[in-house]
Amino acid sequence: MLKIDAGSAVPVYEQLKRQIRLGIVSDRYPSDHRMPSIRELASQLKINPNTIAKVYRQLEGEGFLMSKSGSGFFVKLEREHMGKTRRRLLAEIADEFISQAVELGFTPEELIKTLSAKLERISANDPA
Amino acid sequence: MLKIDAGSAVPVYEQLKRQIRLGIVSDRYPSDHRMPSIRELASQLKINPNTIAKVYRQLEGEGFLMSKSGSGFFVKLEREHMGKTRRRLLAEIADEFISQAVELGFTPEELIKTLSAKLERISANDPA
Amino acid sequence: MLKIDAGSAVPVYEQLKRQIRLGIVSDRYPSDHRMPSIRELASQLKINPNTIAKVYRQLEGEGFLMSKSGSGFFVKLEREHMGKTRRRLLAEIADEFISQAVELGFTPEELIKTLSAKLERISANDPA
Amino acid sequence: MLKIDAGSAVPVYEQLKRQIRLGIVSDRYPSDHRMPSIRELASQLKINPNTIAKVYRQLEGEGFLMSKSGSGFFVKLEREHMGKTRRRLLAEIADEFISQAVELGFTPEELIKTLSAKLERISANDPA
DNA sequence: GTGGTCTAGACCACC
DNA sequence: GTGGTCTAGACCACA
Repeated sequence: MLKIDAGSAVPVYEQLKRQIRLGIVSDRYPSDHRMPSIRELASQLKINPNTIAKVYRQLEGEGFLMSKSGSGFFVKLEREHMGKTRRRLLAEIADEFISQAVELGFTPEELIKTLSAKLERISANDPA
Repeated sequence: MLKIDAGSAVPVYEQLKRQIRLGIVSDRYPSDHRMPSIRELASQLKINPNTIAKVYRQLEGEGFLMSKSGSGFFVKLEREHMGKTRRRLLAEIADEFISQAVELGFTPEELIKTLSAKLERISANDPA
Repeated sequence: MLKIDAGSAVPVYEQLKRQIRLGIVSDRYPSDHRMPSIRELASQLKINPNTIAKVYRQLEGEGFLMSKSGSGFFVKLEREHMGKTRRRLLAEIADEFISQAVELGFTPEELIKTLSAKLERISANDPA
Repeated sequence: MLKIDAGSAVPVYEQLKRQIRLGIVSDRYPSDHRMPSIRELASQLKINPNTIAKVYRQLEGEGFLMSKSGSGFFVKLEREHMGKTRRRLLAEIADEFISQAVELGFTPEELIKTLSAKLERISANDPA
């Protein structure tokens, strides 16, 4: 389910964090779900266990996971906070997109137009 | 004109590349314009000449600049390709935004709505 | 295995690039092969690590290598593209040769004749 | 007649030298022909007079030109040496081509075959 | 003066 | 340990 692109510029640990966060807010990993053990996930993805440990610790710091020593990491996010969390994540990536576009000198109208066009193509299953 | 944020997480050379690219596609640096010399820009921005050289060489690789050994770097982007280049850059960041948003399970409507709201706030000079 | 001619007019980094490219297209460095680390190769060849880094980064840009930050550089060229790449490289140098010869006013027959003669001498181990 | 490609990697002075040498061995500039003056050529090509002077001096050293002080540079190559000179130049570029091809691991047969194919296309005015 | 190459060595993030 | 960024400064070829 989790996948790593070794050639990517984005660090392995960041790729993992994003995917796990996504799994949680999309309810694929429900609350109290037990995450795969560090060693298990490390051997499956063929990456260093230290990297997995780092990811779990950071997600714990962000409030997505909770560690129970001796028995593993568990999903913590409560149902009622999911919507808020999703919106916060969306706001973050939207801000990033806007700031880059503004940097390139695009107007708000151009952004909306380009985005709408792309989304329509996707809805129509025509990813040209 | 060009500015560096030394405290930023994004590398100095990347900050510079973006600003110069923007200057070119927005026609502030027209084609055949001579860029400041490596040493000149380095001393002005108080960063190492090697860093500037790296920036110029990479922009040369991307087709934005051309080096004439012994006489400087010159803007290369042809007029007719500018619009195309701007659109390509916008398409790239838009695709990145969409793919991340889709990963989070948002619908096209939500994206447009969120983005429109943010852009209106910006137009109204209310960057909350 | 890799060797540097310090006295040559062709830059060290260019010498290295050619040798590594050759090693890859001739399958001496197979795909996924891990290249020697920057520091390792630098100390072995007694040249500066920055020079090796430049070589690796440029070969990455050309699609021959892939960097995995924290773990090294790896050969990337896919098997099925190797033949194509070799042919492209040959076509490039052949075009360069032909255009220079045409400039000098030689006919195709003269080119073939001169080249054949030289190649026969090489085959006969007589590099006069 | 003489043309400079400012964007080229090959230095301006080298471009000029090649073109003038070619003009001489191909008899376009016959023996005793008076070359354009340094200032004249410099202003025509929009390059630095020092560069032209360097070119003329070097061609003088190679035996292609002869300077008569106060009256300019004159073509020197005698008719009977032209054939020899042309062959020497061809041998040089052929050696360069062969050494590069051998570096890439090509066999003599492959070289001849590729070259013949390319030359046939040229003869047939089909530069694909 | 310009860019191009190379060295020496620092500090950082990542694995 | 790895690569990535950046500094400081040398020497060269070119215009």
